[in-house]
Amino acid sequence: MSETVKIRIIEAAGPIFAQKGFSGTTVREICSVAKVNQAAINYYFGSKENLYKEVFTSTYSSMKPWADLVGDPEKQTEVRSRFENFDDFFSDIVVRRAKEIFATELSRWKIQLIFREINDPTPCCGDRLQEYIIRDYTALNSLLDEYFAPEIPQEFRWKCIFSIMGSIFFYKSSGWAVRKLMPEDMRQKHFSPEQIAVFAVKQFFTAAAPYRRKHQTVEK
Amino acid sequence: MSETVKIRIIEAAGPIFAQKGFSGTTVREICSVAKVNQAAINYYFGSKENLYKEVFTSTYSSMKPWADLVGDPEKQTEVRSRFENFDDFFSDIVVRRAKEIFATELSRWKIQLIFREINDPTPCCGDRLQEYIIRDYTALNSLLDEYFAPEIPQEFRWKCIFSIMGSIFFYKSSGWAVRKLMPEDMRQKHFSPEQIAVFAVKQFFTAAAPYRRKHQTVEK
DNA sequence: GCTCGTATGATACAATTGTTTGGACGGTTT
DNA sequence: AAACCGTCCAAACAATTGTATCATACGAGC
Repeated sequence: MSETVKIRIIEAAGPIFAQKGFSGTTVREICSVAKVNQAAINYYFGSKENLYKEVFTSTYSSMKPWADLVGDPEKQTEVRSRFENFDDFFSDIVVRRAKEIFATELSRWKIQLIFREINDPTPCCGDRLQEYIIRDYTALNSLLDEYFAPEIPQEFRWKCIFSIMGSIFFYKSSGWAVRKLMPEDMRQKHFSPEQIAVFAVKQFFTAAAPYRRKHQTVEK
Repeated sequence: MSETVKIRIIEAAGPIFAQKGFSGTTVREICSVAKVNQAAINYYFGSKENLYKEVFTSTYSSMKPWADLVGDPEKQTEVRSRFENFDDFFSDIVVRRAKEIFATELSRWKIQLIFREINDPTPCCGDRLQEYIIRDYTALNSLLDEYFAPEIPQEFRWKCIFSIMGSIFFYKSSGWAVRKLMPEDMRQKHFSPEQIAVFAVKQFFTAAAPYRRKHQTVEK
């Protein structure tokens, strides 16, 4: 019955998997941190791989997808009521995502784990990550329907999205390089998650301005 | 004496390390592919880790750094003589780097190995990668001296550089997602390495235009 | 109070890991 | 020809891995 052991294992395994990857972590270390017996993992999860799968699933499903940030098409107005125009709304979404990615809180390992899977997908979790990512990016793309004129081709929108995401992802993956390239105070002053996101969005707006809808369909 | 064994090991180890990572590859597999005895690795390199270090070092030192693409400040004219303005020259550099990153040739594993180290640095090779990357990015930054007006602060230049690189890196790391998000023919038609690079550069030029030098110092 | 099924624990297991060993081979030197 | 060297091999090594085993402890239900 005692779910506490199962939970303790998951909570211990998450950060370790995130830091060392699947093949880099040992069940012994997990059990040691979780203060449970060696056999507990196989007893509750069947195998190390199953544990990883469960950890990853519960991790990414705890993250708020963009689909939620964007909101349902029907009740968009309610989600967006706080913003008076599309630009502010879009900007806010990206900033929030950036802040999430660079979170320094306890949930930091969650992002690490997901990025590990993005950069080097595990065969057992690749599918789950895929559907998650696809849903996410598709939501963002359809949001841009409002921004772009109808005749603007899809590939252009994707390029814009990937450019924004790429900019943010870069600081995540190559953050150590950024740290080495400039004095620490410059980084602290000008490269906060929010500033990074705002820069990316601004660049997007200036570059994409010529392709904007003539008549805004956003009723406030 | 016989260097052929040593070389065969390095050549076999490269692609395997690139694909499976350090902890994911076994010395047995390397020896099997290289068709040498188990003991050969320890005989010639001392340890698996030393082998990895040597493989990585020889890999990244075989890649042309940006410093070379940019050219020495003195003989820049010669390197750049083929281009009539800065924009074309800069664009060409980025495109060439993008093509290198997405190379499908035999050297594909080299990029894989380097990206693996970028995303998840190994303690034993982190330093080498660092100095390499720093040299690389610094060269690109100093190239932009010609473009930007002197009063434009460094952090802005860095943001521009990271934006360009991030866009390109994104397709490398999340390429599998890109593949799932759109029909294959759209990807093939609009997302070649060159097109990706050109888009990033163009976005840069439009966004950075207001901060451009008034008087071009580039003597043709 | 006894029983039965679940939960936990210490330990063993088989497989795989990187590394080491001792000797055989082949060519060069003395 | 004998001694010697670097090279290479088959096998073994110790350590670590994920997993399985078996016994015990616990607790609810009859």
